[in-house]
Amino acid sequence: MSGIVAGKGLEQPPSAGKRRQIRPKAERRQQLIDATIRCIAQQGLSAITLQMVTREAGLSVGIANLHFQSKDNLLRETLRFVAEEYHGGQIRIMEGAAIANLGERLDALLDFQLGRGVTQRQKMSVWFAYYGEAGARPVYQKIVSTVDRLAAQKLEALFEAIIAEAHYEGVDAKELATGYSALIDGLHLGLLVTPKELSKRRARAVARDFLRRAFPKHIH
Amino acid sequence: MSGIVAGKGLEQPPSAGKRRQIRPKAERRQQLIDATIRCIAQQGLSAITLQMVTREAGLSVGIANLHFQSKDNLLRETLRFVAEEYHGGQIRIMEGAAIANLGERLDALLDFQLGRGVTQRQKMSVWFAYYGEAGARPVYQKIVSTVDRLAAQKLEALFEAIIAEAHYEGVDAKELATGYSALIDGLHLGLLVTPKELSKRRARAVARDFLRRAFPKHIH
DNA sequence: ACTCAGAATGAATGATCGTTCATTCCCATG
DNA sequence: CATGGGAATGAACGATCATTCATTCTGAGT
Repeated sequence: MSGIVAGKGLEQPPSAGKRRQIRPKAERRQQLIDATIRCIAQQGLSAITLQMVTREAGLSVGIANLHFQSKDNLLRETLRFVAEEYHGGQIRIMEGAAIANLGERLDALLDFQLGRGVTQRQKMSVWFAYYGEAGARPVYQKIVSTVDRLAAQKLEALFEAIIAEAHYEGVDAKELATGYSALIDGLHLGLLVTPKELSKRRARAVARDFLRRAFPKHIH
Repeated sequence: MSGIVAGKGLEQPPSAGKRRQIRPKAERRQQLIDATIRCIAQQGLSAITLQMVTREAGLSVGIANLHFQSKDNLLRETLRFVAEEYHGGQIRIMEGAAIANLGERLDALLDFQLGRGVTQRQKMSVWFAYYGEAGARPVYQKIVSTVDRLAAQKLEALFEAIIAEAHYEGVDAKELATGYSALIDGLHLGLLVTPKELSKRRARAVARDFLRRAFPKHIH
Protein backbone atom coordinates (compact mmCIF):
# COMPACT_ATOMS: atom_id res chain seq x y z
CA MET A 1 0.00 0.00 0.00
CA SER A 2 2.68 2.44 0.99
CA GLY A 3 4.54 1.38 -2.09
CA ILE A 4 1.71 2.55 -4.28
CA VAL A 5 1.69 5.96 -2.68
CA ALA A 6 5.44 6.18 -3.09
CA GLY A 7 5.06 5.26 -6.74
CA LYS A 8 2.62 8.05 -7.36
CA GLY A 9 4.78 10.45 -5.48
CA LEU A 10 7.59 9.90 -7.91
CA GLU A 11 5.66 11.12 -10.90
CA GLN A 12 3.15 13.61 -9.60
CA PRO A 13 2.81 16.48 -7.12
CA PRO A 14 1.49 15.15 -3.81
CA SER A 15 -2.09 16.12 -4.51
CA ALA A 16 -2.11 14.05 -7.73
CA GLY A 17 -5.61 14.27 -9.12
CA LYS A 18 -7.03 11.83 -11.60
CA ARG A 19 -6.07 13.99 -14.54
CA ARG A 20 -4.35 11.98 -17.21
CA GLN A 21 -0.91 13.04 -18.37
CA ILE A 22 0.79 12.46 -21.68
CA ARG A 23 4.49 11.75 -21.39
CA PRO A 24 7.21 10.65 -23.81
CA LYS A 25 7.49 6.97 -24.51
CA ALA A 26 10.93 6.53 -22.94
CA GLU A 27 9.76 8.05 -19.68
CA ARG A 28 6.72 5.79 -19.42
CA ARG A 29 8.84 2.76 -20.16
CA GLN A 30 11.24 3.59 -17.35
CA GLN A 31 8.33 4.34 -15.04
CA LEU A 32 6.91 0.89 -15.69
CA ILE A 33 10.27 -0.82 -15.28
CA ASP A 34 10.77 0.90 -11.91
CA ALA A 35 7.33 -0.18 -10.79
CA THR A 36 8.07 -3.74 -11.93
CA ILE A 37 11.24 -3.80 -9.84
CA ARG A 38 9.36 -2.68 -6.74
CA CYS A 39 6.63 -5.25 -7.31
CA ILE A 40 9.06 -8.13 -7.83
CA ALA A 41 10.87 -7.21 -4.63
CA GLN A 42 7.64 -7.07 -2.68
CA GLN A 43 5.60 -9.91 -4.16
CA GLY A 44 8.08 -12.10 -6.03
CA LEU A 45 8.40 -12.87 -9.68
CA SER A 46 5.86 -15.68 -9.64
CA ALA A 47 3.13 -13.53 -8.12
CA ILE A 48 3.61 -10.51 -10.32
CA THR A 49 0.65 -9.15 -12.26
CA LEU A 50 0.19 -6.42 -14.82
CA GLN A 51 -2.60 -4.95 -12.76
CA MET A 52 -0.19 -4.88 -9.83
CA VAL A 53 2.59 -3.19 -11.78
CA THR A 54 0.41 -0.58 -13.46
CA ARG A 55 -1.30 0.30 -10.20
CA GLU A 56 2.12 0.69 -8.56
CA ALA A 57 3.07 3.03 -11.40
CA GLY A 58 -0.18 4.95 -11.02
CA LEU A 59 -1.27 4.11 -14.55
CA SER A 60 -3.93 2.04 -16.25
CA VAL A 61 -3.71 -1.63 -17.18
CA GLY A 62 -3.61 -1.19 -20.91
CA ILE A 63 -0.50 0.92 -20.89
CA ALA A 64 1.79 -2.00 -20.17
CA ASN A 65 0.93 -3.68 -23.43
CA LEU A 66 1.02 -0.35 -25.22
CA HIS A 67 4.68 0.23 -24.39
CA PHE A 68 5.94 -3.33 -24.00
CA GLN A 69 3.62 -5.41 -26.22
CA SER A 70 3.38 -8.15 -23.60
CA LYS A 71 4.02 -8.97 -19.97
CA ASP A 72 6.84 -11.30 -20.92
CA ASN A 73 8.56 -8.51 -22.77
CA LEU A 74 8.18 -6.13 -19.83
CA LEU A 75 9.87 -8.69 -17.61
CA ARG A 76 12.67 -9.21 -20.11
CA GLU A 77 13.30 -5.48 -20.43
CA THR A 78 13.30 -5.11 -16.67
CA LEU A 79 15.95 -7.78 -16.36
CA ARG A 80 17.98 -6.09 -19.07
CA PHE A 81 17.82 -2.83 -17.12
CA VAL A 82 18.81 -4.39 -13.81
CA ALA A 83 21.64 -6.37 -15.38
CA GLU A 84 23.00 -3.27 -17.08
CA GLU A 85 22.75 -1.28 -13.89
CA TYR A 86 24.76 -3.76 -11.85
CA HIS A 87 27.33 -4.87 -14.36
CA GLY A 88 27.61 -1.42 -15.87
CA GLY A 89 28.45 -0.05 -12.44
CA GLN A 90 31.23 -2.54 -12.02
CA ILE A 91 32.67 -1.95 -15.46
CA ARG A 92 32.66 1.80 -14.99
CA ILE A 93 34.77 1.38 -11.88
CA MET A 94 37.15 -1.08 -13.46
CA GLU A 95 37.86 0.79 -16.65
CA GLY A 96 37.43 4.30 -15.30
CA ALA A 97 40.62 6.33 -15.17
CA ALA A 98 39.49 8.15 -12.03
CA ILE A 99 41.42 5.79 -9.79
CA ALA A 100 44.97 5.12 -10.87
CA ASN A 101 46.08 3.01 -7.90
CA LEU A 102 45.15 -0.62 -8.50
CA GLY A 103 44.63 -1.44 -4.83
CA GLU A 104 42.25 1.49 -4.42
CA ARG A 105 40.39 0.47 -7.54
CA LEU A 106 39.89 -2.98 -6.06
CA ASP A 107 38.59 -1.36 -2.90
CA ALA A 108 36.18 0.78 -4.88
CA LEU A 109 34.88 -2.30 -6.66
CA LEU A 110 34.25 -4.10 -3.40
CA ASP A 111 32.56 -1.02 -1.99
CA PHE A 112 30.24 -0.95 -4.95
CA GLN A 113 29.45 -4.67 -4.94
CA LEU A 114 28.68 -4.83 -1.23
CA GLY A 115 27.72 -1.21 -0.70
CA ARG A 116 24.41 0.39 0.10
CA GLY A 117 23.27 0.74 -3.50
CA VAL A 118 23.54 -2.90 -4.48
CA THR A 119 22.81 -4.73 -1.25
CA GLN A 120 19.40 -3.19 -0.82
CA ARG A 121 16.93 -5.97 -0.22
CA GLN A 122 14.92 -4.64 -3.13
CA LYS A 123 17.76 -4.95 -5.63
CA MET A 124 18.92 -8.37 -4.51
CA SER A 125 15.39 -9.75 -4.54
CA VAL A 126 14.97 -8.79 -8.16
CA TRP A 127 18.35 -10.13 -9.11
CA PHE A 128 17.79 -13.57 -7.64
CA ALA A 129 14.20 -13.73 -8.77
CA TYR A 130 15.47 -13.77 -12.31
CA TYR A 131 18.33 -16.12 -11.50
CA GLY A 132 15.74 -18.49 -10.12
CA GLU A 133 13.88 -18.60 -13.39
CA ALA A 134 17.02 -18.73 -15.50
CA GLY A 135 17.13 -22.51 -15.27
CA ALA A 136 13.84 -22.78 -17.14
CA ARG A 137 14.11 -19.67 -19.34
CA PRO A 138 17.05 -19.52 -21.73
CA VAL A 139 16.16 -15.91 -22.56
CA TYR A 140 17.11 -14.83 -19.06
CA GLN A 141 20.34 -16.79 -19.25
CA LYS A 142 21.25 -15.03 -22.45
CA ILE A 143 20.56 -11.54 -21.14
CA VAL A 144 22.63 -12.11 -18.04
CA SER A 145 25.42 -13.92 -19.88
CA THR A 146 25.96 -11.05 -22.26
CA VAL A 147 26.76 -8.43 -19.64
CA ASP A 148 28.28 -10.93 -17.25
CA ARG A 149 30.91 -12.01 -19.73
CA LEU A 150 32.10 -8.45 -20.26
CA ALA A 151 32.36 -7.76 -16.53
CA ALA A 152 34.26 -11.00 -16.04
CA GLN A 153 36.80 -10.01 -18.68
CA LYS A 154 37.37 -6.60 -17.10
CA LEU A 155 37.82 -8.17 -13.68
CA GLU A 156 40.28 -10.66 -15.09
CA ALA A 157 42.26 -7.82 -16.69
CA LEU A 158 42.34 -5.93 -13.40
CA PHE A 159 43.60 -9.00 -11.56
CA GLU A 160 46.26 -9.55 -14.21
CA ALA A 161 47.47 -5.99 -13.84
CA ILE A 162 47.66 -6.39 -10.08
CA ILE A 163 49.55 -9.65 -10.38
CA ALA A 164 52.01 -8.11 -12.82
CA GLU A 165 52.50 -5.05 -10.66
CA ALA A 166 53.53 -6.93 -7.54
CA HIS A 167 54.93 -10.06 -9.17
CA TYR A 168 52.60 -12.40 -7.31
CA GLU A 169 53.49 -15.99 -8.06
CA GLY A 170 51.46 -19.13 -8.38
CA VAL A 171 48.21 -17.21 -8.91
CA ASP A 172 45.99 -17.53 -11.95
CA ALA A 173 44.08 -14.32 -12.70
CA LYS A 174 41.26 -16.08 -14.48
CA GLU A 175 40.67 -18.63 -11.77
CA LEU A 176 40.87 -15.96 -9.10
CA ALA A 177 38.40 -13.74 -10.94
CA THR A 178 35.93 -16.60 -11.23
CA GLY A 179 36.29 -17.29 -7.55
CA TYR A 180 35.86 -13.68 -6.53
CA SER A 181 32.75 -13.21 -8.67
CA ALA A 182 31.24 -16.38 -7.28
CA LEU A 183 32.07 -15.27 -3.76
CA ILE A 184 30.31 -11.95 -4.25
CA ASP A 185 27.25 -13.67 -5.71
CA GLY A 186 27.19 -16.09 -2.81
CA LEU A 187 27.44 -13.27 -0.29
CA HIS A 188 24.54 -11.48 -1.95
CA LEU A 189 22.55 -14.67 -1.66
CA GLY A 190 23.42 -14.95 2.00
CA LEU A 191 22.40 -11.36 2.64
CA LEU A 192 19.07 -12.03 0.98
CA VAL A 193 18.14 -15.44 2.37
CA THR A 194 19.80 -15.51 5.78
CA PRO A 195 20.20 -11.85 6.79
CA LYS A 196 20.15 -12.89 10.44
CA GLU A 197 23.28 -14.97 10.01
CA LEU A 198 25.18 -12.64 7.70
CA SER A 199 25.46 -8.90 8.22
CA LYS A 200 26.64 -6.53 5.52
CA ARG A 201 29.65 -5.70 7.65
CA ARG A 202 30.64 -9.35 7.84
CA ALA A 203 30.05 -9.90 4.15
CA ARG A 204 32.50 -7.10 3.40
CA ALA A 205 35.02 -8.57 5.81
CA VAL A 206 34.76 -11.95 4.14
CA ALA A 207 35.24 -10.53 0.66
CA ARG A 208 38.12 -8.38 1.84
CA ASP A 209 39.71 -11.43 3.38
CA PHE A 210 39.54 -13.26 0.07
CA LEU A 211 41.29 -10.41 -1.70
CA ARG A 212 43.85 -9.97 1.05
CA ARG A 213 44.84 -13.59 0.88
CA ALA A 214 45.28 -13.31 -2.87
CA PHE A 215 46.86 -9.86 -3.06
CA PRO A 216 48.46 -9.19 0.36
CA LYS A 217 50.54 -6.30 -0.94
CA HIS A 218 47.49 -4.45 -2.25
CA ILE A 219 44.85 -5.00 0.42
CA HIS A 220 45.61 -4.19 4.02
CA MET B 1 6.54 -35.05 -23.02
CA SER B 2 9.39 -37.43 -22.33
CA GLY B 3 9.25 -36.30 -18.73
CA ILE B 4 5.71 -37.52 -18.44
CA VAL B 5 6.60 -40.92 -19.77
CA ALA B 6 9.54 -41.12 -17.41
CA GLY B 7 7.25 -40.14 -14.56
CA LYS B 8 4.87 -42.96 -15.34
CA GLY B 9 7.69 -45.38 -15.78
CA LEU B 10 8.82 -44.79 -12.24
CA GLU B 11 5.63 -46.00 -10.70
CA GLN B 12 4.23 -48.58 -13.07
CA PRO B 13 5.30 -51.51 -15.24
CA PRO B 14 6.06 -50.25 -18.77
CA SER B 15 2.64 -51.19 -20.16
CA ALA B 16 0.90 -49.07 -17.48
CA GLY B 17 -2.79 -49.23 -18.22
CA LYS B 18 -5.32 -46.75 -16.93
CA ARG B 19 -6.12 -48.90 -13.93
CA ARG B 20 -6.08 -46.90 -10.74
CA GLN B 21 -3.79 -47.95 -7.92
CA ILE B 22 -4.10 -47.36 -4.22
CA ARG B 23 -0.80 -46.65 -2.49
CA PRO B 24 0.24 -45.56 1.01
CA LYS B 25 0.07 -41.88 1.77
CA ALA B 26 3.82 -41.41 2.27
CA GLU B 27 4.58 -42.93 -1.11
CA ARG B 28 2.13 -40.68 -2.94
CA ARG B 29 3.53 -37.63 -1.19
CA GLN B 30 7.05 -38.45 -2.30
CA GLN B 31 5.81 -39.18 -5.79
CA LEU B 32 4.24 -35.74 -5.99
CA ILE B 33 7.30 -34.02 -4.55
CA ASP B 34 9.51 -35.71 -7.15
CA ALA B 35 7.18 -34.64 -9.92
CA THR B 36 7.17 -31.09 -8.55
CA ILE B 37 10.96 -31.00 -8.65
CA ARG B 38 11.02 -32.12 -12.26
CA CYS B 39 8.39 -29.56 -13.22
CA ILE B 40 10.17 -26.68 -11.50
CA ALA B 41 13.40 -27.59 -13.24
CA GLN B 42 11.69 -27.72 -16.61
CA GLN B 43 9.18 -24.91 -16.43
CA GLY B 44 10.27 -22.73 -13.54
CA LEU B 45 8.61 -21.95 -10.24
CA SER B 46 6.47 -19.15 -11.64
CA ALA B 47 4.97 -21.28 -14.40
CA ILE B 48 4.19 -24.32 -12.30
CA THR B 49 0.61 -25.59 -12.08
CA LEU B 50 -1.06 -28.44 -10.26
CA GLN B 51 -2.32 -29.88 -13.53
CA MET B 52 1.29 -29.96 -14.71
CA VAL B 53 2.61 -31.64 -11.59
CA THR B 54 -0.11 -34.26 -11.32
CA ARG B 55 0.16 -35.14 -15.01
CA GLU B 56 3.93 -35.52 -14.59
CA ALA B 57 3.24 -37.87 -11.68
CA GLY B 58 0.69 -39.80 -13.73
CA LEU B 59 -2.10 -38.97 -11.31
CA SER B 60 -5.26 -36.90 -11.28
CA VAL B 61 -5.59 -33.24 -10.34
CA GLY B 62 -7.47 -33.69 -7.10
CA ILE B 63 -4.79 -35.82 -5.50
CA ALA B 64 -2.49 -32.89 -4.88
CA ASN B 65 -4.96 -31.24 -2.56
CA LEU B 66 -5.80 -34.60 -1.01
CA HIS B 67 -2.25 -35.13 0.22
CA PHE B 68 -1.00 -31.56 0.56
CA GLN B 69 -4.17 -29.51 1.22
CA SER B 70 -3.00 -26.74 -1.11
CA LYS B 71 -0.55 -25.91 -3.86
CA ASP B 72 1.34 -23.57 -1.55
CA ASN B 73 1.83 -26.37 0.92
CA LEU B 74 3.08 -28.73 -1.77
CA LEU B 75 5.68 -26.15 -2.76
CA ARG B 76 6.71 -25.64 0.85
CA GLU B 77 7.11 -29.36 1.44
CA THR B 78 9.09 -29.71 -1.75
CA LEU B 79 11.50 -27.04 -0.60
CA ARG B 80 11.79 -28.73 2.76
CA PHE B 81 12.69 -31.97 1.03
CA VAL B 82 15.29 -30.40 -1.26
CA ALA B 83 16.85 -28.41 1.57
CA GLU B 84 17.11 -31.50 3.74
CA GLU B 85 18.61 -33.51 0.90
CA TYR B 86 21.37 -31.00 0.25
CA HIS B 87 22.21 -29.86 3.73
CA GLY B 88 21.65 -33.32 5.16
CA GLY B 89 24.19 -34.69 2.72
CA GLN B 90 26.76 -32.16 3.84
CA ILE B 91 26.16 -32.76 7.50
CA ARG B 92 26.42 -36.51 7.11
CA ILE B 93 29.87 -36.08 5.59
CA MET B 94 31.03 -33.60 8.19
CA GLU B 95 29.93 -35.46 11.28
CA GLY B 96 30.32 -38.97 9.91
CA ALA B 97 33.11 -40.97 11.49
CA ALA B 98 33.81 -42.79 8.24
CA ILE B 99 36.64 -40.42 7.35
CA ALA B 100 39.06 -39.72 10.16
CA ASN B 101 41.57 -37.61 8.23
CA LEU B 102 40.44 -33.99 8.22
CA GLY B 103 41.94 -33.15 4.84
CA GLU B 104 40.17 -36.10 3.24
CA ARG B 105 36.95 -35.10 4.90
CA LEU B 106 37.27 -31.66 3.37
CA ASP B 107 37.86 -33.28 0.01
CA ALA B 108 34.79 -35.44 0.41
CA LEU B 109 32.73 -32.38 1.23
CA LEU B 110 33.90 -30.56 -1.87
CA ASP B 111 33.23 -33.65 -3.96
CA PHE B 112 29.69 -33.75 -2.68
CA GLN B 113 29.02 -30.03 -3.12
CA LEU B 114 30.34 -29.87 -6.66
CA GLY B 115 29.81 -33.49 -7.62
CA ARG B 116 27.43 -35.11 -10.05
CA GLY B 117 24.57 -35.48 -7.63
CA VAL B 118 24.24 -31.85 -6.64
CA THR B 119 25.32 -29.99 -9.77
CA GLN B 120 22.67 -31.56 -11.96
CA ARG B 121 20.89 -28.79 -13.78
CA GLN B 122 17.64 -30.13 -12.37
CA LYS B 123 18.72 -29.82 -8.76
CA MET B 124 20.28 -26.39 -9.07
CA SER B 125 17.26 -25.02 -10.91
CA VAL B 126 14.98 -26.00 -8.07
CA TRP B 127 17.35 -24.64 -5.47
CA PHE B 128 17.63 -21.21 -7.01
CA ALA B 129 13.99 -21.06 -7.99
CA TYR B 130 13.19 -21.03 -4.29
CA TYR B 131 16.02 -18.65 -3.45
CA GLY B 132 14.54 -16.29 -6.02
CA GLU B 133 11.23 -16.22 -4.22
CA ALA B 134 12.78 -16.06 -0.76
CA GLY B 135 12.99 -12.28 -0.89
CA ALA B 136 9.21 -12.03 -1.05
CA ARG B 137 8.27 -15.14 0.95
CA PRO B 138 9.49 -15.30 4.53
CA VAL B 139 8.33 -18.92 4.77
CA TYR B 140 11.00 -19.99 2.30
CA GLN B 141 13.61 -18.00 4.18
CA LYS B 142 12.70 -19.77 7.37
CA ILE B 143 12.83 -23.26 5.90
CA VAL B 144 16.24 -22.66 4.37
CA SER B 145 17.62 -20.84 7.40
CA THR B 146 16.83 -23.72 9.71
CA VAL B 147 18.90 -26.33 7.92
CA ASP B 148 21.44 -23.81 6.69
CA ARG B 149 22.36 -22.71 10.18
CA LEU B 150 23.11 -26.26 11.28
CA ALA B 151 25.30 -26.94 8.25
CA ALA B 152 27.15 -23.69 8.83
CA GLN B 153 27.91 -24.68 12.42
CA LYS B 154 29.25 -28.07 11.38
CA LEU B 155 31.44 -26.49 8.73
CA GLU B 156 32.77 -24.00 11.23
CA ALA B 157 33.61 -26.82 13.64
CA LEU B 158 35.43 -28.70 10.89
CA PHE B 159 37.46 -25.63 10.01
CA GLU B 160 38.31 -25.06 13.65
CA ALA B 161 39.55 -28.61 13.99
CA ILE B 162 41.69 -28.19 10.89
CA ILE B 163 43.12 -24.92 12.15
CA ALA B 164 43.91 -26.46 15.53
CA GLU B 165 45.48 -29.53 13.96
CA ALA B 166 48.01 -27.63 11.86
CA HIS B 167 48.31 -24.49 13.97
CA TYR B 168 47.32 -22.16 11.15
CA GLU B 169 47.67 -18.57 12.26
CA GLY B 170 45.76 -15.44 11.46
CA VAL B 171 42.73 -17.38 10.21
CA ASP B 172 39.23 -17.08 11.59
CA ALA B 173 37.24 -20.30 11.22
CA LYS B 174 33.90 -18.57 11.23
CA GLU B 175 34.82 -16.02 8.60
CA LEU B 176 36.41 -18.67 6.45
CA ALA B 177 33.37 -20.92 6.71
CA THR B 178 31.10 -18.07 5.64
CA GLY B 179 33.36 -17.37 2.70
CA TYR B 180 33.56 -20.99 1.63
CA SER B 181 29.78 -21.47 1.79
CA ALA B 182 29.22 -18.31 -0.21
CA LEU B 183 31.80 -19.41 -2.75
CA ILE B 184 30.08 -22.74 -3.26
CA ASP B 185 26.69 -21.05 -3.65
CA GLY B 186 28.16 -18.61 -6.14
CA LEU B 187 29.72 -21.43 -8.13
CA HIS B 188 26.40 -23.25 -8.26
CA LEU B 189 24.84 -20.08 -9.56
CA GLY B 190 27.53 -19.77 -12.22
CA LEU B 191 27.03 -23.37 -13.29
CA LEU B 192 23.31 -22.72 -13.65
CA VAL B 193 23.23 -19.31 -15.33
CA THR B 194 26.44 -19.22 -17.33
CA PRO B 195 27.33 -22.87 -17.98
CA LYS B 196 29.24 -21.86 -21.09
CA GLU B 197 31.65 -19.75 -19.07
CA LEU B 198 32.04 -22.06 -16.11
CA SER B 199 32.57 -25.80 -16.40
CA LYS B 200 32.17 -28.16 -13.48
CA ARG B 201 35.85 -28.96 -13.68
CA ARG B 202 36.77 -25.32 -13.32
CA ALA B 203 34.30 -24.78 -10.50
CA ARG B 204 36.00 -27.56 -8.57
CA ALA B 205 39.41 -26.08 -9.27
CA VAL B 206 38.29 -22.69 -8.00
CA ALA B 207 36.86 -24.12 -4.80
CA ARG B 208 39.93 -26.26 -4.27
CA ASP B 209 42.08 -23.19 -4.74
CA PHE B 210 40.18 -21.37 -2.03
CA LEU B 211 40.73 -24.21 0.41
CA ARG B 212 44.37 -24.64 -0.55
CA ARG B 213 45.10 -21.00 0.10
CA ALA B 214 43.49 -21.28 3.52
CA PHE B 215 44.75 -24.73 4.51
CA PRO B 216 47.89 -25.39 2.45
CA LYS B 217 48.99 -28.27 4.64
CA HIS B 218 45.71 -30.13 4.15
CA ILE B 219 44.88 -29.59 0.49
CA HIS B 220 47.44 -30.39 -2.18
C1' DA C 1 -7.99 29.51 -30.50
C1' DC C 2 -8.35 25.36 -32.98
C1' DT C 3 -7.14 20.89 -34.33
C1' DC C 4 -5.87 16.19 -34.52
C1' DA C 5 -2.20 12.56 -33.96
C1' DG C 6 -1.55 9.54 -30.84
C1' DA C 7 -1.04 8.67 -25.69
C1' DA C 8 -3.91 6.81 -22.16
C1' DT C 9 -7.85 4.49 -20.44
C1' DG C 10 -10.57 0.52 -18.48
C1' DA C 11 -14.56 -2.51 -19.45
C1' DA C 12 -14.93 -6.71 -21.82
C1' DT C 13 -13.17 -11.24 -23.32
C1' DG C 14 -11.48 -15.76 -23.31
C1' DA C 15 -8.22 -18.70 -21.26
C1' DT C 16 -6.42 -20.86 -17.24
C1' DC C 17 -5.79 -21.47 -12.59
C1' DG C 18 -6.61 -23.64 -7.63
C1' DT C 19 -9.93 -25.85 -5.14
C1' DT C 20 -14.06 -28.58 -4.20
C1' DC C 21 -16.73 -32.71 -3.80
C1' DA C 22 -19.99 -36.21 -5.56
C1' DT C 23 -18.74 -40.35 -7.39
C1' DT C 24 -15.97 -44.46 -8.53
C1' DC C 25 -13.31 -48.15 -7.45
C1' DC C 26 -9.54 -50.69 -5.08
C1' DC C 27 -8.23 -54.00 -1.58
C1' DA C 28 -7.43 -55.41 3.36
C1' DT C 29 -10.35 -57.54 6.38
C1' DG C 30 -13.50 -60.88 8.09
C1' DC D 1 -16.67 -64.23 -1.40
C1' DA D 2 -18.66 -60.18 0.32
C1' DT D 3 -17.97 -55.52 2.13
C1' DG D 4 -16.84 -51.07 4.00
C1' DG D 5 -13.27 -47.58 4.66
C1' DG D 6 -10.93 -44.53 2.31
C1' DA D 7 -7.74 -43.56 -1.71
C1' DA D 8 -8.32 -41.70 -6.21
C1' DT D 9 -10.78 -39.38 -9.76
C1' DG D 10 -12.09 -35.43 -12.82
C1' DA D 11 -16.05 -32.41 -14.04
C1' DA D 12 -17.55 -28.15 -12.33
C1' DC D 13 -17.01 -23.57 -10.14
C1' DG D 14 -15.50 -19.10 -9.06
C1' DA D 15 -11.59 -16.20 -9.17
C1' DT D 16 -7.98 -14.08 -11.58
C1' DC D 17 -5.07 -13.32 -15.26
C1' DA D 18 -3.12 -11.21 -19.92
C1' DT D 19 -4.66 -9.06 -23.72
C1' DT D 20 -7.70 -6.34 -26.74
C1' DC D 21 -9.75 -2.25 -28.55
C1' DA D 22 -13.47 1.26 -28.81
C1' DT D 23 -13.37 5.42 -26.58
C1' DT D 24 -11.62 9.54 -24.21
C1' DC D 25 -8.57 13.03 -23.58
C1' DT D 26 -4.21 15.76 -24.02
C1' DG D 27 -1.09 19.12 -25.55
C1' DA D 28 2.15 20.49 -29.31
C1' DG D 29 1.90 22.64 -33.64
C1' DT D 30 -0.39 25.90 -36.50
